[in-house]
Amino acid sequence: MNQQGQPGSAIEETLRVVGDRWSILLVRAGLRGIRRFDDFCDDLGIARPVLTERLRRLVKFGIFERVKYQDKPVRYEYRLTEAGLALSPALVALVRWSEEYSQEVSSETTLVHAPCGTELEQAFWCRSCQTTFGPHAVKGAGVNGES
Amino acid sequence: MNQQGQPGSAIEETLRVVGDRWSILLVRAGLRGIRRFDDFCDDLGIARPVLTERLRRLVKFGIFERVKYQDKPVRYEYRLTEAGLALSPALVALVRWSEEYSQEVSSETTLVHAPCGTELEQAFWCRSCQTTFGPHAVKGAGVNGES
DNA sequence: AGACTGAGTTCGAAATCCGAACTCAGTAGT
DNA sequence: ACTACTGAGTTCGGATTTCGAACTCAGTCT
Repeated sequence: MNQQGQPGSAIEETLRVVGDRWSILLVRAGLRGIRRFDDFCDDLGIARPVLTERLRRLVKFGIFERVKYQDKPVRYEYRLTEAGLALSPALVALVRWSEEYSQEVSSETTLVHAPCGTELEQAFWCRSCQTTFGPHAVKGAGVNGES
Repeated sequence: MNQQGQPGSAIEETLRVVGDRWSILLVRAGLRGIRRFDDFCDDLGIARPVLTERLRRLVKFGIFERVKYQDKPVRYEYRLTEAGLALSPALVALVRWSEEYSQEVSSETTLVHAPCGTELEQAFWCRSCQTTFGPHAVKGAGVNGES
């Protein structure tokens, strides 16, 4: 995909899978407990053929799995895999960003720390320093260079 | 966009802006210090008309700003705004996910805590409990319900 | 004059997206 | 037995996006 800079870094492939208007929303719906084709369809307002294609792709990349949940008329549903669940930090980061910067009136929302109900913040965690820190202290090949 | 569930929650609007194969990559490029049209173009391998349209959209939503950096032949460049910078947690979450779950051989990359060089983890942080915690302890309207 | 730079536009072809209607197997009601 | 309904898709044609390649336009460099 890109001709010189990074060698088609992993994130590019990831964005080719998850980087569209629907995939992340599908994961979010999955986290909310939605599993059936028609329910995804109704909840998101996504066109059926697009849903078919998206789910197929997400299954192929291990984010959802297609599970038979009934035999008589054979019926399948879609469940998040471990990998799919592991997308939740990204999802949460986007939700947080939306709350803070999106023009749209967010109103409701807010994600909280379940035990205590406090609105959560997102941070990076350094195991060896035992500290949390913000994006400015992040360094690495994948993200910043000079800036 | 969606007819019943959540009221067109902010994240849907956000994904309509940032949810495509390029926008996140543009933010990442911005974080790496890229600012000029042609450089974005070369670095990402994005088609020029698409880049034009994307940058315009990202400017409109306050993620980049278009700054004149030279007068004689008038030239503009694109810089991340505060809001754009604030997308980095989401970006980092995606990079992390990519490293862990993408089929692609990632090799390089790895993001580290700048001061000490330790590979970072991402966590949520509760100000009032003074603890970090993982996605399972997150609760809230935007993300999970029953599951 | 001729070549180059940087930020775009214009072009037509190819791929995606969309809503609405249809399929297909089985179940439920009358 | 006939009809209606459910759930997971597929098929259709039309509208929108995407693409690469080539072009523009102002100004600079040699």
